Amino acid sequence: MGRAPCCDKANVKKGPWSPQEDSKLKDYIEKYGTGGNWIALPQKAGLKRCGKSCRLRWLNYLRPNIKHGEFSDDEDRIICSLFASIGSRWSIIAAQLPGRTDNDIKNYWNTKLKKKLMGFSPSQRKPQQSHFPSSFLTPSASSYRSCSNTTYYTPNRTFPGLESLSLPSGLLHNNNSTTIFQPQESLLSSMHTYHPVKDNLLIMFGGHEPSCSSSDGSSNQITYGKEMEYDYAGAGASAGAGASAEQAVPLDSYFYNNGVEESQKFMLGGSSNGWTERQQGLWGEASLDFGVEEIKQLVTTNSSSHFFFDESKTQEKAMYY
DNA sequence: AAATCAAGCAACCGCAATATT
DNA sequence: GAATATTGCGGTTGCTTGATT
Repeated sequence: MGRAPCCDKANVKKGPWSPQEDSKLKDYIEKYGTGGNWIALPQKAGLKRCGKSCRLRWLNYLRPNIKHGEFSDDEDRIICSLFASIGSRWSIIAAQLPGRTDNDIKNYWNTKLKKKLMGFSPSQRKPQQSHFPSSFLTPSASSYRSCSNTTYYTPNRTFPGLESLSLPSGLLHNNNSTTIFQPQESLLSSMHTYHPVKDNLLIMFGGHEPSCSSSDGSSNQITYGKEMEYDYAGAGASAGAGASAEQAVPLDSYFYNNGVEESQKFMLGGSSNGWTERQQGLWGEASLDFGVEEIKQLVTTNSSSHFFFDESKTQEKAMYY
């Protein structure tokens, strides 16, 4: 036996909301609240609508302090970095952008931001060559979980949409376009501008060995993978603040490396603060022309941090947390 | 001017998680 | 503990509008 319908489908109106319906719903909720029961609400409010439809209309359009219109550069950055680290968890991303709804962000990503990152303007009808693996842009669960491990993606070339990202001040560019990474306090505080995380900064440097295939096998990306679990303090299952149970969580990360030019890319990120079990992250890229030992020296200035090298895969892959 | 196409967005649908009985 | 109800989420659809042919 199937599941009972949430409402009488024959007697509910569908499609766009009229101003009258909007005002009925708004007036009712402002007077009486939702009563914790969306199913019963439409009848009480005199609306011929499904409760789910009322809820959606209220949350996405009618409730106070909803922000519509252009997304700011800062919002773009937050969306990009969160999408890179947690994927299409729109409600979580929306929680970091006051006034924005998950639906809004999802639409914005699908219609504009994704294309921006792919390297063509919204006015262009056809995309130029994508700099992203398709699985990054549409990260189906299988695309980054199929190996149940860390998955490193390798876009063809650069990261054009994020070029405008102001890289943390810990990234110093010299005249040879070489980026030297110094994980000092300035970087940590800078990272926190974008992420509500405080602990366990993660830095990843490039590796070269493919070991997992992409989910659809259609792109020319090389995917790297290594079984990995990541323990960190402060993670919790609940969304509330203050969750502190320590637990092992899968670390889903992405890794950028130009398969042709072998230039090295990096990811910066931190652990969650309890509302998600995934990592936060901020992406960038850089040519790193120094070795692992030098990187070790650079990053191990913080005694509370740990360093992890993927010895079995490549000497050029490292995690710092 | 009409037809076609594509972008943008609101809304719907189905499923999973959670709460209630 | 099981069954049922409700909520929340993410993917998808379909309508509207504007641009292009």
